[in-house]
Amino acid sequence: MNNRIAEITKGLNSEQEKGVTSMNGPVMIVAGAGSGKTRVLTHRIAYLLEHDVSPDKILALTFTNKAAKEMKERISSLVAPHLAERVWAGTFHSIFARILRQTASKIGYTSDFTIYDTDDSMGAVKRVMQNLGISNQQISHQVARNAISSAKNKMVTRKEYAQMATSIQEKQLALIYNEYENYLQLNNSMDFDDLLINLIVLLRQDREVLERYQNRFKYILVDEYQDTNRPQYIAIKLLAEAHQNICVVGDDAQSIYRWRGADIQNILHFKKDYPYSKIIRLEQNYRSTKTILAAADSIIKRNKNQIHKTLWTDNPEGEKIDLLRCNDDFDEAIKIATRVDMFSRNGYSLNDIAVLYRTNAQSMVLENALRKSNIPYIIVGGISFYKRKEIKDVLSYIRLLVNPKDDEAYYRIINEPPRGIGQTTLKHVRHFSSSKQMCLSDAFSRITEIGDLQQRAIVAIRDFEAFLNVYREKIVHEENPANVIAEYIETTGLLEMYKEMNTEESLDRWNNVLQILSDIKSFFKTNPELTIADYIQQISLMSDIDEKDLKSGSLTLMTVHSAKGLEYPIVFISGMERGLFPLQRQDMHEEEEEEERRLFYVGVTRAKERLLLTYADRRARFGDVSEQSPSNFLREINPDLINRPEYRKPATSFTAPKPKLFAKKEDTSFGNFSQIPEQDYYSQIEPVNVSFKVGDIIKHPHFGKGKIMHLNGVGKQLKAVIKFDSIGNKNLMLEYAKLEKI
DNA sequence: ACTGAGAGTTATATT
DNA sequence: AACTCTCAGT
Repeated sequence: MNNRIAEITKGLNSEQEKGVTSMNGPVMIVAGAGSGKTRVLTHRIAYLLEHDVSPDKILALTFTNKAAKEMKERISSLVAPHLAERVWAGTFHSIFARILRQTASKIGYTSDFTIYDTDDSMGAVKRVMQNLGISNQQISHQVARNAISSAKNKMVTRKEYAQMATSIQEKQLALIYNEYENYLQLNNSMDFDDLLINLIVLLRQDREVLERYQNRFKYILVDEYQDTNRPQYIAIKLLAEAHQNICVVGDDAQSIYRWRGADIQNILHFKKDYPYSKIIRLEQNYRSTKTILAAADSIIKRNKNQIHKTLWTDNPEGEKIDLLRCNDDFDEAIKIATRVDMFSRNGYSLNDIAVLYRTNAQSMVLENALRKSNIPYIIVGGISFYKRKEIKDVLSYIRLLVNPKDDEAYYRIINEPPRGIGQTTLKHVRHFSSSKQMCLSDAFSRITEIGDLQQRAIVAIRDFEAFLNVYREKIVHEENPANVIAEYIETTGLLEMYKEMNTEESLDRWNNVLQILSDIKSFFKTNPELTIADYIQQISLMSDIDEKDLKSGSLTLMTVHSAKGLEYPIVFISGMERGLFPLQRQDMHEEEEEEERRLFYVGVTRAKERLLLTYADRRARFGDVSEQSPSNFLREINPDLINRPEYRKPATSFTAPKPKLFAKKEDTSFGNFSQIPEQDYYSQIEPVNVSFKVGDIIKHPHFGKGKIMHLNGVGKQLKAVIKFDSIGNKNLMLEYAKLEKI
């Protein structure tokens, strides 16, 4: 026993050891990038287990399933695996969903409730707005959904929202919010935010349940605490209140989810919330070279709001950071591909390399270049397998077996493949169902009461309902759900439809449907005790990063956000340009700039050995090619840490770059910028066009006379809202608008 | 009921 | 460029 405990604390530095061995009472671990926080968390759990804490008394909350899985695996290597398996480790959403399934009836749901992902929730908003007669033009669906989600993230109920609403738009949003909540309840479904909020509702309203779970989760650990939002914070607080054995790990410098409601105050206020807490700082970095760490430090120290800490490392100095100037995004992609290829011929595996970017849109050019040079890659995010139409359709069919009230699933597939239940029919049905406050399935059971329906449509609906019921029956009685599902999907005619279409795209879809069916089969083979409801839930709560395949020998492409928590020997960060990173949005404030800077910090600290930053002079954005200038962030890195780029040398193994662009740009090398004064270097940046100001009367070749109402953006990004006499308000990019002042 | 053309909109990150 | 929505024609 003692031996095992010694084993668990072996090799930890003194601060890490404190984090591992302080079993009781609140602990906050401020863990700098690469300081071994996962190690501390897993060893802490192992330490608890070795002190005879029962594994089902331990709750470990993470943000991704991948992190949870990794945690479990690492605990398994420290203690007996059968113990490790029983620890409740998972994402907030999946753990909370698990609790809610057991207690759903207490808050008006059944345990079969469906989890609506962003798409489903968007569909729900659209439908609700249509019922209310609010068009997309009055309030965009997107805006409405965001408003609802952000209200929920701030724990503003529909009632409170309605009370606070003053403008017409807010009042309409309040209506939408209210109807949306009704709709979800009616559909026996919850969106992502509800999983958090409903748990709080449950814990607050039912003392017995609260005490049960407080008692159950005697030890709580939270990873990435800096990214918790208000509902998460409250839920943790409720659960930890009785025993106060809470250990949170976080780094304020890596808080990058403010936009989705993460509240950095949660970490800054920990001491206030738990007065008797211990604070432990992990400041030794085991990941990166001195150079990379110094660069990261020179970036993050520009932020005003932060907990002071000094990261240091025993690692070697390492190579300087490469900065590559490129002509355009194609050139950038080629340069990256060339270097990736070079690294892979010089002792690195492609698994060691990641290319990061700010926005998913940047991946396509990279993909093309990589394909051309035969470099295998995997993309995290983007169009994931589970977001494909055909896959969502198959999953919707399955969802309807579990929860017949799931209207979003119903609408998706009721006429896919076409079975004569078209929009007109659905319009009548929906009119009926929404006025009677019922879900589709209930409406169908009273179909004769719905007026204006064609006999043909009624028959089609009845047939379809009967078909669903047959399989709802079958699935209950069958031993292996996978077999029933395969037969069920076959009978829907989906496969046949794709085959008959016989286009490249449809055959691809056909293939994907078969793929998902075989996935389902293997899911039940490995988890025979689980149900289709479990399968569906697992898929809906899966994030892109979880999907990241084990396919080895591939380069990884992903956004900087997705890279959080990962590390690679070699990291590229592409698109280091103004307006792109930091990403320019309307009325950007200092706080948002600081979040962008933290994001850059996260990107930089992913690298263990080599860091390469690239930027381009031109880039296709918005369908047009725009002139770009280097990011401000580049200037924030100590110039001594940066290598002179070799961008003069053409990438000969690929298509030759356009010579004239090359000649023109050659003497103003950013690579020499450590030798030229900052001022001179930055004078290269295109001057901002200031010839227009708000209130100017202008003329546009197409729209005629108008008045500038509002200006935003900088340089080439400068946009104006112009009120035209002819067509009203319009948002135009000044560079292309060819305005004439009158 | 379905299709296709055309218009219009939109480009941050995610459970 | 890519996507969604709308509307007119079949």
